[in-house]
Amino acid sequence: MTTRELLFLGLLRHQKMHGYQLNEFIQQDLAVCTDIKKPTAYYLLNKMEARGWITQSSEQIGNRPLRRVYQITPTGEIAFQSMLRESMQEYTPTYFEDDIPLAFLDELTTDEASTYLETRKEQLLSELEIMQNTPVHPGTVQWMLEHRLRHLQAEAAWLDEVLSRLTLMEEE
Amino acid sequence: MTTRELLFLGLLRHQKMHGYQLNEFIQQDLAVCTDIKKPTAYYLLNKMEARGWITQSSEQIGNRPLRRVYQITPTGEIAFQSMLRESMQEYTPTYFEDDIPLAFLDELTTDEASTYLETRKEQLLSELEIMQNTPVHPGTVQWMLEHRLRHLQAEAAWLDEVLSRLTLMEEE
DNA sequence: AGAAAAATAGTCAATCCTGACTATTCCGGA
DNA sequence: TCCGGAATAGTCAGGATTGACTATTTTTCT
Repeated sequence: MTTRELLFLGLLRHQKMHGYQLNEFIQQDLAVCTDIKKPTAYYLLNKMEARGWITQSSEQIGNRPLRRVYQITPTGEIAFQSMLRESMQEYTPTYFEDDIPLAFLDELTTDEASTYLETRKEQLLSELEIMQNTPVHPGTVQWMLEHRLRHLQAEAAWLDEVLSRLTLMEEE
Repeated sequence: MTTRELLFLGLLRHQKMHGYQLNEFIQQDLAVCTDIKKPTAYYLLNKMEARGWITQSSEQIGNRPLRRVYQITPTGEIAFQSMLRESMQEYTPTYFEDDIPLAFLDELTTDEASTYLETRKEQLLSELEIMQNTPVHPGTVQWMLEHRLRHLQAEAAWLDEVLSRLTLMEEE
């Protein structure tokens, strides 16, 4: 996923940041679109430094432990520009992990299957509700929210279809 | 992704298969829902053998190279049953990699952005067309196709929305 | 003041995944 | 019958990812 690197570069363009700050921001403000774990973040930052896209420097505030501050380089800026343009044009098909169990739906009675899929649907609907009650976000993040919303609605409609066909089979 | 293991178990329940056969089937018939690379397949099969879920035996047909035939064990069957039920109830939220570049849409002129997103849309639409012309598949795979179809339609609608708002901004 | 909880700032070992590679065999056409 | 390409059957080294862990400092509450 090159887009993860794009993300770090994009964030560092506005201001130099330290690791904790980057991780916080990603977990808090970008939870809609990605979930980069802390060790992954450091791994990627190190890789990007090795490549010359960013630099690290040490900083100490008061008695807090030393921390590394990351800063984008001109090379990094060039990389950002080109990756941004490339990835903006791309459509990458997504696989849905939860599709796989459906391949074996026959192994369950329609009754049992319905019960499980209802549980699944409840989780989906509660996700959907959270989304619908999320206040409007600033800037372009709003577009991701709407993306997610549409996606969840499509999921719900599809699950309903599956469930209603299962019910039909049950009645036969 | 535990569902990958579920998939292998589910396939081996019907008949013992060798590695090549498993890989072929996944690439040809299950391309809608997953893309497991060959080395990953062997890796997972070995892991599952170590765990006692499947057994390997060697087989030779004519002069062809020796090959390993995988077969599910009773322990594997139990694992399959429990994983199937668990995963059937689960809804796992999906992240869309292509959302990330949108966070930096401001960095481009609306004109440039539109051009790129139009390219993206074309790719999406050609995917959609392929889906719509795919003949009805047998069994439960059909449900995955419909899932994908709905998802692609939602994507297209969302992209249209983004594009039309961009155009509005351009006119101001 | 003292203790528990939260915030800060990472690291490490292990797991997962895949591009690139190796080899052999079969098959159709010149 | 000889050659090239497709099919067969995997392996290996290396990159990506993360759960669990370590340590210190600040804050809060009593």
